[in-house]
Amino acid sequence: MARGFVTAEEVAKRAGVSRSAVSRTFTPGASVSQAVRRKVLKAARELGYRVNRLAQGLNNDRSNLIGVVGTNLSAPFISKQLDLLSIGLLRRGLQCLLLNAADARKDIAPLIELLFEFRAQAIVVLSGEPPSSIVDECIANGVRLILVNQRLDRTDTNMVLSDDSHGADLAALRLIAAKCQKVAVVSSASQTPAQVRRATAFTQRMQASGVDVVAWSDGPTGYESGYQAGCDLLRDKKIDGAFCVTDLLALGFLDAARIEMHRRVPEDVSVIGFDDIPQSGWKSYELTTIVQSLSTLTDNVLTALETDEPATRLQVVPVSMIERKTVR
Amino acid sequence: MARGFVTAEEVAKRAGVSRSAVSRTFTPGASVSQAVRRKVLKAARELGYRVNRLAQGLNNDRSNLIGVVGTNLSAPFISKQLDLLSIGLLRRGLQCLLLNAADARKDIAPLIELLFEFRAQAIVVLSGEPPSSIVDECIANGVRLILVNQRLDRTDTNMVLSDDSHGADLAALRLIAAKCQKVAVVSSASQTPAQVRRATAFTQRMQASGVDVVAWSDGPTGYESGYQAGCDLLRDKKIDGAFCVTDLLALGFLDAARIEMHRRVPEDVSVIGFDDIPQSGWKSYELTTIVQSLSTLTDNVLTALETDEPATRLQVVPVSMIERKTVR
DNA sequence: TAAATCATTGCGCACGTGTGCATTTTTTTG
DNA sequence: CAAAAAAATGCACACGTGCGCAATGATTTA
Repeated sequence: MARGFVTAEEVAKRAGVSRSAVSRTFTPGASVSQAVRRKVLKAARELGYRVNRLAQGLNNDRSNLIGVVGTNLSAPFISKQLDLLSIGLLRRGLQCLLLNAADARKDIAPLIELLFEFRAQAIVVLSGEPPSSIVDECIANGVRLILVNQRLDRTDTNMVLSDDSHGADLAALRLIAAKCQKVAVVSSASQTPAQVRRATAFTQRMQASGVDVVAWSDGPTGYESGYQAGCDLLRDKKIDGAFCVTDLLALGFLDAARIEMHRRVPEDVSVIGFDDIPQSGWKSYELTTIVQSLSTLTDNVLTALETDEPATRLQVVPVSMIERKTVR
Repeated sequence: MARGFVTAEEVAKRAGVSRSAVSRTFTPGASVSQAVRRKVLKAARELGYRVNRLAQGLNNDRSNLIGVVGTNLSAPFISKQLDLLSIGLLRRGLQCLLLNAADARKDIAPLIELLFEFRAQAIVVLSGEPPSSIVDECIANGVRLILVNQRLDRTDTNMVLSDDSHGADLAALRLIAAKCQKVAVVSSASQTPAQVRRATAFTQRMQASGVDVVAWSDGPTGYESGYQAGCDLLRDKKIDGAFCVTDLLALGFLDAARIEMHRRVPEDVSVIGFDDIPQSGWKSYELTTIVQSLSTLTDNVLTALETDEPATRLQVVPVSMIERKTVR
C-alpha cells in the first residue's frame, strides 16, 4: 500500500517484464503476446494500477480535456444544456473541465487562459462574450473554439446558435393573429446578444404591422424580473400581449399578470416565451413558447468538436413554436 | 506561429536565459532577479507562452483537478449545487472535472476509475451510490472522497448531508398541527438513501401520533411523478395532507391537487416539500417546505476538500422549515 | 533443413515541467 | 578594500508515459 499512485514501472517489476510491455498492454493495437499480457494484467490488478492520463497526454498532445465555460449554470435552460453536453462528452471519451464564469461575468478571458494551461483540446462557451483576441489565441494554439448561441463577426470560429430572429418572427405573427393591439417585449438588463436579436426582430415585425410595442428590460434574467415587468407594464390597461425573450421571464410575467394584476390569460393578455424549459409545461403555466431544440443544439456542438475540418463554421438550428394555453 | 503550444524551452532561447529561469519566473517565491524576470516575461508575452499544468502536475503530484460525479444535473436542486460548487472550486484555484453519471445510474465505479486515471486530487459525489470498494481504493491512492447527502456505513470517508430525519420531523409535526387525519408520503422509484430516510422518519413520527400514512413511490424524481402521485392518491377523499420528499414532487402534486383533482390547497389538502428550490417560491405555488442550506452544504464540502486532516468525518447540516401557503 | 518472414521484446529518447545542488555573481559587513 | 553572506543562475535529474528502433525469438516458406 504505497502512498500515491502505482506506476507502470512497479507493475513491470512485479510481472517480471519490461516497462514497455506494461505500456503496450494498455495500448490498444500494440504488439504483446498473450502470456505477457496476462502477467501484466494480473500484476496491475493486484497493485491497483491505473494509467496516468496526464503523463499520457504529455507526449500524445491529446489531453482529452474539453473546457466548458458558462454562467448561470443553475438556470433551467443552461443546466439542461450542460447536462446533455456532459453526457455527450463522456460517451465520446472526452472529459469536461467545467469553469463557472459567474465571478467574471463579462471578461471570460482569464478563464480561457486557464484552459490553455490545462491544454484543453477544445473550448465550448455557453455564455459570456469572449473578446475577439481570444479567438486568435485559440487559432494560434490549435484549440477549437465553439460558441453557443452567440454570434461573433468572424468566419474563423465555430458557432452554433438557434434561429433567434425566426423565433421572434413566429411569436410576432402569433400575437398579430391573436389581434393584439399593444404588446410588450420583456428582456433583462444583461442584454446578451441572443436576447437583443430576439427583441429587435420581434419589435421590427410588430411595428411593420402597425402594432404598438413597449420595451422593458431590467434586472437579471430570471423569474423575478419577469414578475417585476408584469407589475410595471400591466398598469397600462391597453397592453394585451407580451413576448418575453426567455421562458423564466415569461413565467414571472404570467404570475404577475394573473395573481398580482388580476388579468386573465389568455383572454385579457397573451404571453409567449422563448426556450421551452420544463417548467413551461407545468400545469400551472402551460406557456406557449418558442422551442430551441436542445438536443440538436448539443449534437451540433459535439460534431463540431470531433470533426477535423468543419465544413460549416456557422450553424443555425431551426426553432419552432409550441402552442399551449397562453395565447388567445 | 508554431503549431501547438509554446514551451518554456523556446521562451528561454528567445530571452537568452536558461530554461530554469523561465520556470522560476512563473513559480511564486522562486529566486530570480528583476532583470531576468523582465526578459522572460517579455519573451513569454511575445510568444504567447502558458505553463503546462499537466506537466506541472506530473512531478508536483498536485493535479489541481477535483472530480465531480452526479446524475440529474439539470434538476433544480442539483444544478444549483453544481453551480455553487464550481464557483467555490474556481475561487480556490481548483479545477472541476465533471462526470455525468446519467448513463451509469447505479454503478458509478467506472467513472471514479476514470477520475483516478486523471489523478484527481479529490472526488465529490453528488448522487449515485458508490460501492464500498471504491472508498478503499480512494484511501489506498490518497484521494479524498466526499459524499454529499448520502450516508455510508463507514467512518473513514467524508460525508456531508442535510439533517433529513429532522426535516421530516418538522414536516410531520406541522401536518399534525394542521390536524391532518390521513396523509401521504410521496417519493420516487429511485429510492435514494436520502429519500428513504425522509420517508421513514416522517412515517414513524406520524404513526406514533396515530395518523394514517399511505406511501407512494414510482417513476423518476420529478414533477411528472408528483403529478401522477396526486392523481392517484387524491381519489381517496380522506387524504388531507402530503409530504413529498422532494420539492419537484411536491409541485407536481400541488398541480394535480388543484387543477386535476379540484382540491383547495391548503383548505382541503396540506402539502409540504423538501429542498426549497427556486420554483417553490413562485407565486403560483408558494410551497411550504424544508430548506436545505445549499450554501453551508457547499461550504462544508469545500472545507472538507482543503482541510488536511478532517476532524469530523460526518457533517450534518441543519435544516429548517419555511412556511409559505400550502399548509393549513 | 536453411532461409525468409513475422511477431515480440527491451532499450532509450521524448514530452514539459519543478527543484536540489554546486557554482557564479552580487550585496553586505567589518 | 577584503571577507563573508546572500542572491542568482545553470546543470541535471525526476515525474510517468508512448513509441521508434534494433535485436531476439517464433513461425512459415521453399
